[in-house]
Amino acid sequence: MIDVKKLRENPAPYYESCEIRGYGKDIIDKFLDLDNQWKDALKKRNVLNHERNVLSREVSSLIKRGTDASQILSKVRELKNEIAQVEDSLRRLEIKREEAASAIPNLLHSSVPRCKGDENNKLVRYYGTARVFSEDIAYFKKNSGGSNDYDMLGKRPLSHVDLEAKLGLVDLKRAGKIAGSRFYFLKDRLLKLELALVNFAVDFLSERGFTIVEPPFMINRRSLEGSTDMETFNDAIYKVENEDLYLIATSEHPIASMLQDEILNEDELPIRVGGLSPCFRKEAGSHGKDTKGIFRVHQFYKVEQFVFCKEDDSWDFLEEILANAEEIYKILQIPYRVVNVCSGELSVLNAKKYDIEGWFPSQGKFRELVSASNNTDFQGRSLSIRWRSSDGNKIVNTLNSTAIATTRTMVAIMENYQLEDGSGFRIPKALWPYTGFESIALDDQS
RNA sequence: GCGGGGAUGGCCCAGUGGUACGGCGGUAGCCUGCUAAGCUAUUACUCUUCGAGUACGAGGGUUCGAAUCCCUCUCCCCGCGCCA
Repeated sequence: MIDVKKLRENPAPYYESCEIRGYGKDIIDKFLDLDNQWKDALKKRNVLNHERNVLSREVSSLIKRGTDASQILSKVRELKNEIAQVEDSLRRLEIKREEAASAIPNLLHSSVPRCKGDENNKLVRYYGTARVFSEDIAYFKKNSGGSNDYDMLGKRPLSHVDLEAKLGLVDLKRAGKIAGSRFYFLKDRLLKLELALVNFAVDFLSERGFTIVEPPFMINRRSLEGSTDMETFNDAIYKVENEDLYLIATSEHPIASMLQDEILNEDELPIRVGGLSPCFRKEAGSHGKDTKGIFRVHQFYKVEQFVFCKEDDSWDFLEEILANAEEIYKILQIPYRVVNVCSGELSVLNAKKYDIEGWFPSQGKFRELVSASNNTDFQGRSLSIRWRSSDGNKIVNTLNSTAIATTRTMVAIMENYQLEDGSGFRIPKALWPYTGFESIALDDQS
């Protein structure tokens, strides 16, 4: 949630931020209106409560002296009715005001490109040597900032779907039978590759000062609402029936809410947390996109970076977690580009977001592998996570970034490391110690 | 799942119907010949500063008045049961 006090004092930047993101300004007007109504009702309630307290104290002293208090008592009874009514409307206003407030997006960083649509994201840099099918070269050049770091392919590599089928690594049909589309059985060496990726990423973060955790895979409504936005809530989140529990869509949510309602000491910050968890996503609203294979699925493992820090440090940390994520894909030797995501595509939480998009030779496209966001104090305020400073408690800033999302990274490996004859794919060298094998192919022995 | 005990401000803790005691720690000031002690104020949240209101795990109820009595729920501790 945004800082309501700041908004009241100086609404101009909030109007501007709303407009740049493509929201109507009336989001803010609506809030301010409700806020005023709420304040009036609150004032009214306080005055009445005060009256009641004063009278109640009188009753107390009268009774102590043994005097009759029945006159005052009847007055108080009337007051109680009035208070009940005011409280009722106050409660309703409170809920509406809260809803209106949480719809107001975070203030944007000045470097965020101002526009709508993924195609308007601003290229930050390209890294690697991509394998590009001849027909995709124009697209590749256009989207890599005119890079010449590529090797041309005479034919298009197999899609990961075809390759998996050929190698018997994924059973989509039976998963569909028992759970539906976008589910899968991962098999044999592909499962071992997944475990290898997880272990590699966990070690990577552990070596860089992250405390690694496995969070609860389900969290309650308050924690989820505090850590995410309504759009994610509606499009991604599975609810557990008859329980106040929701399956997590990313370990960002339990990690962010892990410190909810706490007040940290200054010397505890910054806190770097690396989370490993399955991620459960409904993928509502993505019908027809990436329907085959394991590119877009209802569950996958993800190793996530999360940082709690002071306001002054958060922009440096955004660069740090982005650099970490980039290093991972450099080590895995997967060509990628970094984009600065434009205002119209950010969630209400994000002040700024970078995506790392890997090159997928079979698709002939850059596709998202990583999102690295600075949510400044937006998430911290919703979750009431503060730190003690010499001039009062301050809201912590929070940031998060993917390290590795397993399924997509495996697809990237299958496409970028594919053998020329389409009989399999090699494993990135950095993973060999984790997999114990160097390739997955038709002629595998085990 | 059963039985017992708990949850009070950053931390510790008192308080069984009359409006939350005290300590520690933090901050500010005073004093002090000094890495100390003492004194004073302040140290949850909200509203407009005074001031007022709210807050004793959460939500209801009884009452003029609830941390305190009643009901429901959550979490923690101990024991029993069950279980990977």
